[in-house]
Amino acid sequence: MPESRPYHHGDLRAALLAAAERTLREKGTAALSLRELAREVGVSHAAPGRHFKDKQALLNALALAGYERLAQSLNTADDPALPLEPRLTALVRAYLAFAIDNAALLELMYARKHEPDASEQMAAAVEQTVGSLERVLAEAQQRGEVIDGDPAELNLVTGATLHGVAGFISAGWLTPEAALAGAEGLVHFLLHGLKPR
Amino acid sequence: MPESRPYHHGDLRAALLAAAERTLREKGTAALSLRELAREVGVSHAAPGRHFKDKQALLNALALAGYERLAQSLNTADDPALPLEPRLTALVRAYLAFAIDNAALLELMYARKHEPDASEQMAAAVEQTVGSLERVLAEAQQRGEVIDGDPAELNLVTGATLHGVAGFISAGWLTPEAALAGAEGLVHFLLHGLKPR
DNA sequence: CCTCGAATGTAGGCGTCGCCAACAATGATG
DNA sequence: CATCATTGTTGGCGACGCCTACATTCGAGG
Repeated sequence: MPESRPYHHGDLRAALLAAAERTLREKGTAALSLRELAREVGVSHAAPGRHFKDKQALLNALALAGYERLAQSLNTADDPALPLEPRLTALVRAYLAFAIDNAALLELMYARKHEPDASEQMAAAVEQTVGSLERVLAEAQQRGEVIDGDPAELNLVTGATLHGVAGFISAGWLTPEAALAGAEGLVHFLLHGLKPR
Repeated sequence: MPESRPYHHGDLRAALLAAAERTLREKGTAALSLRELAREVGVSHAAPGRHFKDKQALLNALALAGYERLAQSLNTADDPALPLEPRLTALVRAYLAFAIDNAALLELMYARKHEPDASEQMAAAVEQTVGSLERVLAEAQQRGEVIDGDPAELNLVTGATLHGVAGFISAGWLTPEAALAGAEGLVHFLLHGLKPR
C-alpha cells in the first residue's frame, strides 16, 4: 500500500553527486561513504555502483564538477576592462573565496589520483580553470606590463602561490578573513616581489 | 621449538613508525592500515593500539617526525654566509627535494586534522620549520634587502609559494626535475615579482 | 500493443578495516 | 619472590568497498 517511492529514482547519479558535495562540505572527505550516500538518497547500498564504477569514479566526477564551477567563478570575476593589478586582485579574491567554501572539494580536485586515465574531460576542465589566469598574464605580457618569459612558467608560479595560500587556509594556518583581506597585498607581492625598488 | 620471536617486541612503536613511513613512500597514504603494519612488523592486529590510541595518533606521530626531519634538512641547507638570492635558492632546493621524496608524508603534515589538541609538540615543530625561512627573510629585511612589512606576512606568501609548488609536484603537474631546475627562477620571481623593472 | 533486451535498483555475501574488551605473558618494583 | 603495570594476543562488532545473482522497470522493434 505504501506506494513509497518509484523503483527507479529518476536521476540517481545527480542526486548522489549533490549529496556527496553536501557531505563533503559539512563533514569532510573522510565522512564520504558510498553506502552512507545511498542511505541519504534512499536507495540500496549497491545502487551507486550502477552509476560510478567505484568510489574513485565518484570522486573524479565531483572534482570535474568542481573545476567547472571554479572556472565559471573565475570567468565571471574577470573584468578585462580593469588595469592589471585590480584585475588580478579580483581573480585572486574569487579563487580564495572558492577555496574557502569548498575546501574539501578543492583538496579532492588537487589529489593526483587520476593520472592513469587522465580522463581528458578532467584535463580540459583544469585547462579552462588555469586558463583564466594565463590569459590575463599573457595579455599583460603583450602590453609589457609583465616580464618576458614562458607564459606557462609565469602562470605556474602565480598559480602555485594561490594554491599554497588556499592550502594554508584549509590547514588552518590562515583564517578565511585574513586571507581575503590580504588578497590585495598578495597581488602586490606577486607583481613586485620581495625586493625594494 | 620454534622460539620464534620474544613475546615483547622491544621497540614496537619505532618499528611501526618506520614501517608506516616506508609504506607511505612506496604505496601512498591510502595503503596505510594499522592491521597491515602490524602484519609487516610481525605482531597481532591489536598490538599497535598499545602505542597509538587510534590511527590519527600514528599519523600525527608521522607528521611530527616529518617536521623534524624537514627542519633539520632546511637548517643544514642554510648557509648564512651566502648572499640573499643564492641563500634562498638553497633553501628552496632543500624544501623541494624533501617534497619530492616525501610527497605523501608532506601531505600528511599539511593535513589539518590536529587542530583540536594542537599538541604543542607539533606546533613547535612547525615553528622550527617555517622558522628557517623567516629567519633568513628577517635578516635580509634588516639589511634593507627586502621590503618592509610584517615578517610573518612576508614569510606567509613565500611559504605559500613553496607549498604550492610542492603541491603541483605531487599533483603531477610538475615533474621533480622541472621543479628543481626551476628553483633559481622561482627565487628570482619571489624577489622581483612579475613586473618589469 | 507486446515482447524482450538493456538499464537500473535490490539482496546478500566476502574480505578488510578501525576499534574495543577480555585474557596472557612479561618485566620492573617493592 | 610477589605484585602490578606494561605490552602483546584473541576474538568480535559494525562499517566499508566491491562483487554476484536476482528483481523491476523502461523503451525500441515487431
